[in-house]
Amino acid sequence: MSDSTLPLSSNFIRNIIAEDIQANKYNKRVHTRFPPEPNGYLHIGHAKSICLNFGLAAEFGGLCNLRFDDTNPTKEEVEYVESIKEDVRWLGFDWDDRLYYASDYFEQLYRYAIQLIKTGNAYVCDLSPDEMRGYRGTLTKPGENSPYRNRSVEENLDLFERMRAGEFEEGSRTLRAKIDMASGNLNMRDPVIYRILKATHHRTGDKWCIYPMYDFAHCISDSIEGITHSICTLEFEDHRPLYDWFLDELNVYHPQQIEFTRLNLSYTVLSKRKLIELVAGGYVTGWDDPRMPTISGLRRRGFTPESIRNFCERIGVARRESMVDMALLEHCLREDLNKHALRVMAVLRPLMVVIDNYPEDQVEELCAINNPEDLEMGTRKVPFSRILYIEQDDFREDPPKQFFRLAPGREVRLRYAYFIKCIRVVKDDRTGEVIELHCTYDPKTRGGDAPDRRKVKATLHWVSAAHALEAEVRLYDNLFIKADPNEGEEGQDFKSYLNPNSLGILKSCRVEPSLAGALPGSNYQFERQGYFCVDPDSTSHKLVFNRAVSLRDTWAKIEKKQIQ
RNA sequence: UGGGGAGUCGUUCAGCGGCAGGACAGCAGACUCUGGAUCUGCUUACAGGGGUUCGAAUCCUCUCUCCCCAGCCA
Repeated sequence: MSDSTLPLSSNFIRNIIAEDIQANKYNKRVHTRFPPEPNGYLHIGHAKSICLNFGLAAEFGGLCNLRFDDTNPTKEEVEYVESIKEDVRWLGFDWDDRLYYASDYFEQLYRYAIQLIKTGNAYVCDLSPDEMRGYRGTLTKPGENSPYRNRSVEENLDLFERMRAGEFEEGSRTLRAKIDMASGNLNMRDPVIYRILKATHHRTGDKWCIYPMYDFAHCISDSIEGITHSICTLEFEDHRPLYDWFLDELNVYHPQQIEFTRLNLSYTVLSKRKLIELVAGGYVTGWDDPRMPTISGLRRRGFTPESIRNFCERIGVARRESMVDMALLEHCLREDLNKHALRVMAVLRPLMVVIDNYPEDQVEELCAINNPEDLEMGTRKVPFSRILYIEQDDFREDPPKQFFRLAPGREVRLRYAYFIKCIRVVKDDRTGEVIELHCTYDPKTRGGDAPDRRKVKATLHWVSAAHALEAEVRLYDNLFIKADPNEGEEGQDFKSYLNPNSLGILKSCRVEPSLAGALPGSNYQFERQGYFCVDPDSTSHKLVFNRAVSLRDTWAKIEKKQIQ
């Protein structure tokens, strides 16, 4: 991983690890893990965790495991396992041979449960879910002991074994830790550690009908794998005493849990439940819809792993709740693509331009620079001819103040080509719409430089009508119109803040011929417009591009101010 | 109202007893064959009150505000 350009800023987890190494804790070892539940696709919030865990391990010469927290067969699927592996790899991280599943430890977990029973620290409880809720008490009222709390070790052992054997109905019994029903921390009020679930597990099939709960499985999995720093999000803070309790009672190797705040990004949602809702409800086309904050969505949109890694480093790691500005993510993408993306010319909303004094059958091949930020990326030829397309936005019949582009009688430069001057405007008789421009060109400005050193105030992109390729371009905007869609007014669901204009499709764009055969996933800068990525829907007959992010647009800003 | 956390520029992250700093955003300017990029400059913050100290964002104390927890989810 070489995000070498970005200086690492200090954060509290980095500091803890550095101190632990100083103090020779864990023998100077650093071993982290990324523990997703395979019940959905990964999103940018997970990327933060991935970068943290894999990044910290790499930084301190340690290791990071990929471990699936697959203890709930009713929600988990192989499809998710596969997508998660793909996404982590795509982000640029490698778990080598350390791919684990909590389900790998089911037998061992079961034996640890028996150990807890034997030491009097766990019991089989016959309370129904409703009853258990009653006994649990409330936030301010202590709970009451379950009537089954004092069963003998022998009875517990027998019952637990029969739970495993499938003798009891789903939901009829649980194995519970015997801790403290009066604890102020609800997680310590005799939490369930095993429940009966007669469901087929995506890896263990029907071998089990009892499954361990997160709190029990997670700390032990960490322990088994020799994890040193078990990094998770803030909502698990209340679970830490339980994490510690299990490992202490079991008297096994004990990693430390460290919590940090989850990522919130403006104008989107980052909760699996809500993302599933968007997919299932058809509000987006799928998990990889380019508007989704999922890794697969961002990838399809045109984000690069490098830009996401940089973003994750820049947002830092802290314990306070925050909402990161989407503009920062976009900035990180622009920063990366500015250095690496090939420049091409593409006209999104074509306006025909006829160069009246240009020879009818002539075609010239003009030289264009592939990336002014990196001359080693070379040059290419772009065909120029008498009939061209320019952007509709680049012409105004009645130009407002500070509008530098083409207007009647005005001269501008066509990028890498010639200076042209607009001499006539052709309009649709009925609608008054400008449908065609007639211009003259100055042959002496070939390549874009005027020998007499005269200046023009604008340089426009263009394509040759006869040579251009047709393309579809999909323009994206924020998925939500509200910075924090979760923070709804009275009874408003987050979906009521969906942006109706989050997708705009342009079907008759014209792009320069060098784009023929462009491969899905490749990024380009359409000069003066933004960064675009070839969509998987693209075919050799019809190119399809997604706009990942626009270029900063100073004119748009000026114009907006003028309107106000 | 039980338990656990958190409050530093508009946003975000640093600073851990000695001049409050970076990034993003914003504003202004320079430069430019992308109104891009780049460069320069500017504006703006320690939740509040007491205390300790030569000196407090930092230590103590009280208050206020916000977040999480009552799944046989993770």
